[in-house]
Amino acid sequence: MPESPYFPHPTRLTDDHLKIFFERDAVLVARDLIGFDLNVAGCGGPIVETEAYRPDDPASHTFRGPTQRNRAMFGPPGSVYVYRSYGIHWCLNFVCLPGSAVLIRALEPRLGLATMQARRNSIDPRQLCSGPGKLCAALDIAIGLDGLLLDTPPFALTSAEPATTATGPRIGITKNAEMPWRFGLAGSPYLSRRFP
DNA sequence: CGGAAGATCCTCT
DNA sequence: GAGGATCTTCCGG
Repeated sequence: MPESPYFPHPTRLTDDHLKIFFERDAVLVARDLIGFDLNVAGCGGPIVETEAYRPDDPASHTFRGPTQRNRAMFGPPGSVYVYRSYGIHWCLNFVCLPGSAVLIRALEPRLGLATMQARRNSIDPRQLCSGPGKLCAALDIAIGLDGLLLDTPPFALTSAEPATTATGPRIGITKNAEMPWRFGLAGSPYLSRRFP
C-alpha cells in the first residue's frame, strides 16, 4: 500500500504542498496521485489513472533534452505540461522533478457533469474522462494552460487517503514499453482500459 | 526542408 | 479489431 504522509488528507494543495508532493520521482507521484481530486474551473473528480515519464526514459518527451514543446516539463514541481497528441487531442501532465511528469489518463467525472457531457457530446459518465484526450476535452484543457501551477485558477488539487492501486505497462508507446509505470484505481469503471 | 512517428479517439465491420 | 482523422514536432539529410 502506498503511503504519502506529507500532509493530512484531504488537503487542498497550495505552494508548499506542491513542492513537497511533486518534487519526487514521477513513478512514486503517479502512484500516490490515484484518488486525488482534480478540479478545473468547476469540472472534475477523483483521478483514477496515471502514467509516469522520466528524462532517462526513451518514451518521455524530455529524453533528448529541453525543446520548445516540452519546456514546461522543466518548470516548477506541481505545474502542468499540456501538449497536443496526434494533432487532434490535448494531454495533461503534472510536472515532478525536472524533466519528469505524470500523465493524467482518467478521472471519475463527479463535478460539473452536465458541462462535461455537453463538451464531450456523450451522456455516459464512463465515456467522459476515460482517456487523456477525452479528459482534456471534458475539462476544457488546452495549450493556454501550459505551465500554470496547480494551486492557481482554473486548477485546484485536493489530496486523498492512499488508494489500492493496480499497476501495469503504459499505453500507446513503443519505446521502453515494458516498464510498469501505469497506475490505476483498482476496479474503477472509469479507466481508459482494464489492467491485466 | 522533407518525412515519419506519435503518451489518441471514433467509427465501422 | 482495423483504419482513418489530423497536424505538430523533431530528426536526418
